[in-house]
Amino acid sequence: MPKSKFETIYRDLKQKIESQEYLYQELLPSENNLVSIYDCSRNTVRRAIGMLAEDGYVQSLHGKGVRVIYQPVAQTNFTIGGIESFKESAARNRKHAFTRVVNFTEITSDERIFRKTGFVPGTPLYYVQRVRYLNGTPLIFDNNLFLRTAIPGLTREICQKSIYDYIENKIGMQIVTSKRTMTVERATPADEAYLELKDFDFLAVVTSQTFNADGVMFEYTQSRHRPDYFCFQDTAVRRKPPAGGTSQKLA
Amino acid sequence: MPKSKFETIYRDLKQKIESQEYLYQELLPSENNLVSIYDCSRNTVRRAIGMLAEDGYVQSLHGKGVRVIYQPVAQTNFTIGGIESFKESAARNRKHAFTRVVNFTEITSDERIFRKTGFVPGTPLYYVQRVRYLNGTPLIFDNNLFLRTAIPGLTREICQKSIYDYIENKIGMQIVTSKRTMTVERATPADEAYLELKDFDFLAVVTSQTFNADGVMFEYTQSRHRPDYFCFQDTAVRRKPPAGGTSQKLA
DNA sequence: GCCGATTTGTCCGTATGTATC
DNA sequence: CGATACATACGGACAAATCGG
Repeated sequence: MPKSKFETIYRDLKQKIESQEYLYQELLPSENNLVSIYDCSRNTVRRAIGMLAEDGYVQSLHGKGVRVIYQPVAQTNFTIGGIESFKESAARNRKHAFTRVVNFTEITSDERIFRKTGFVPGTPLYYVQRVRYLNGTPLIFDNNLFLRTAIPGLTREICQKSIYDYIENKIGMQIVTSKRTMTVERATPADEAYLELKDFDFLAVVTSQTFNADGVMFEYTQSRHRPDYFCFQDTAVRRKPPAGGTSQKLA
Repeated sequence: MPKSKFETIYRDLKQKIESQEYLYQELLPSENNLVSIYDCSRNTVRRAIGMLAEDGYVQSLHGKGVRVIYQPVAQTNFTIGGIESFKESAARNRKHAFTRVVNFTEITSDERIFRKTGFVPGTPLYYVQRVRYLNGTPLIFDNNLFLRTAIPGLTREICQKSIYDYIENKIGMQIVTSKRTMTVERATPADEAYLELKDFDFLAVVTSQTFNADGVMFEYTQSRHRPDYFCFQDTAVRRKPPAGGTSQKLA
């Protein structure tokens, strides 16, 4: 359970919106009412509301109220986003997740790796390649580089289960920020070997740099997704244009 | 120019980070120092810092300080994300943007459109199809549906220039939230007709619902991108797992 | 290991401004 | 106009993490 008040409120409101206790296009109780409901300060409810707005669940209307803009969606594909992991998506879709480790080696960063990943030359790394299966179908070909000094004692067996479990629960390191880039690329022979691509000759590729609680990048990953099961979700909140400009988003 | 203090501080810090006045892995001045620097309350600097953290520019370290994790990147492709529009990307890359309107009609939503977009049957819509060129090369095939009641007086000519300019500066409507989904799809005959796909037979597809300041969805858009110029950027900040679960992101 | 200084995290109460109705 | 509701900003209090002596 969350220790902080704002998070408790955030989760409670989120759950109530997801269960449609508050309906799409409806207004939430006013901030002052929420203050009474949750017995807290206005700052605290505003913080929770701000987080819901970032999630694309609500939108504040100056002088009117806070409108619910969450709509339940029918999940067809395998969705990723800022919220879920491979295992969680599998669980939500009531499907079975399995991981096969096809490479586990220790390497050292060089100039070429540095330019691509940001790991300075000479940095000791783990190089892990894994194939992710959902209900027996290979969907993702993961290529990871991990900072060896940040993840002592990593083994092939741990990679086969869950590296993040190990990192968070065994080592006690916290994962904080992940910067991602998505592109579309042609399939390589390795992709074809590990994923059942049928007649697909292209992939969705997610490249990410991940930082721990010390602000140190400890992971560089390229995830190569079978295109027919790939679905990335995102919510963007507009900020005012930087003066003199025209519009700012998806013009 | 921004009227609010937190936004002024946010922009100033952001600019200083981008210009590497504050370097990668360095700590910002402490919050109390920033309070002195900007002559404001701690809440206000914390708000600015929080926004920078969402942007993936900094990361707060409890008891230590705020670390810069921004790294300048070499822009190769045409990048999109929560920040830029087609026109702005073009400007940043010093390239020329051009739009060709290939369809401009008025339609009414029906059951099929409703299921796909969320516009309830009977809703009057504009149906706009446009091809976006960068330096003379067709890169994006845009399919828009706009709520007619929200955008009175839309014409083909306006679509050829910038609909968002019209919406924001002529009508005075504010764009607030955009929910997006990204997938990879096979090219259709229309795609091949409008984009110079060479031997590509697939596309990156971004589907978005956009809400105005009244919390009303006024736009549903499907943007079909030529794969070789497509690059989507994103930063995710981790939140604590929902209790009982294992890990949460990209496990 | 303890203690104190520094720094970030959470929370509160209040005041004022602005938009809506 | 007044009442309501969100937006910005301030100042203060205490907790928790870090670091140096």
